[in-house]
Amino acid sequence: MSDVFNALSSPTRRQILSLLKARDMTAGDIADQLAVGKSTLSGHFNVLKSADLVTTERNGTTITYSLNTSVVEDVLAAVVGLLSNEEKETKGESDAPV
Amino acid sequence: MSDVFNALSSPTRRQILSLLKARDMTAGDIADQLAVGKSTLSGHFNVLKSADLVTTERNGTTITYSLNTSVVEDVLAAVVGLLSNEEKETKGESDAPV
DNA sequence: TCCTTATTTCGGTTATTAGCGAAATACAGA
DNA sequence: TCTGTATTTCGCTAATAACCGAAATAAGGA
Repeated sequence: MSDVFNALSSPTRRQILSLLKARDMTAGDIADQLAVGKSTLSGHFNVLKSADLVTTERNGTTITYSLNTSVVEDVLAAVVGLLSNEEKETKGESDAPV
Repeated sequence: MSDVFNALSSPTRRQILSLLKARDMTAGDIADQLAVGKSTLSGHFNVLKSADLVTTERNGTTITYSLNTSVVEDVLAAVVGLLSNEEKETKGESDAPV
């Protein structure tokens, strides 16, 4: 879950997810919409993939990214958990520097 | 909103919020439950306060922390936004290097 | 005023990451 | 095989943050 919240903590990555909410897009499509270099975007894609927030499919030379709504739903559940009075989370996991 | 997701990206801070979900606690109470130094925790408190996820009240020498559920609800809305098909967010804001 | 308790600030170390451009890789088509 | 397009990897720099212990601050009570 840390990975997911960390992925969501970047405005650029939230923008990517917002774009993908509307429709699946290739890396190039997304790069055309955002003001960061393609290599930088590639790094953001890796973060989003590690958090399982997006899925990918290669078609020829292009790679299409899609929003993974089931993981977004998991985030939702985690946040709702903070509002309800059940029990805990975060065991075993510990902070990495920054 | 970046501040909020960033605050939530740390397991230690999510643990603090989970503790506060059950009841208001002083910094010392929280320190007794977690395996990090008090100075480190103080840093985490600042992050949570900046994100407006907690509120504080001083009583004598102790400071009591409380969960700010209204901001948690804002997070909820932001995540729900990723699942619905309305429009965008993140304008003006840009990534700081980590 | 002095002492004790609670909490934060400071100084330092180490690890992580956003960003860039250039080079490398992957694939399709001629 | 060679070429062109799409995307990622690499090397780098600068900024941020988690952590610790020690020192500083805040407040109350003797």
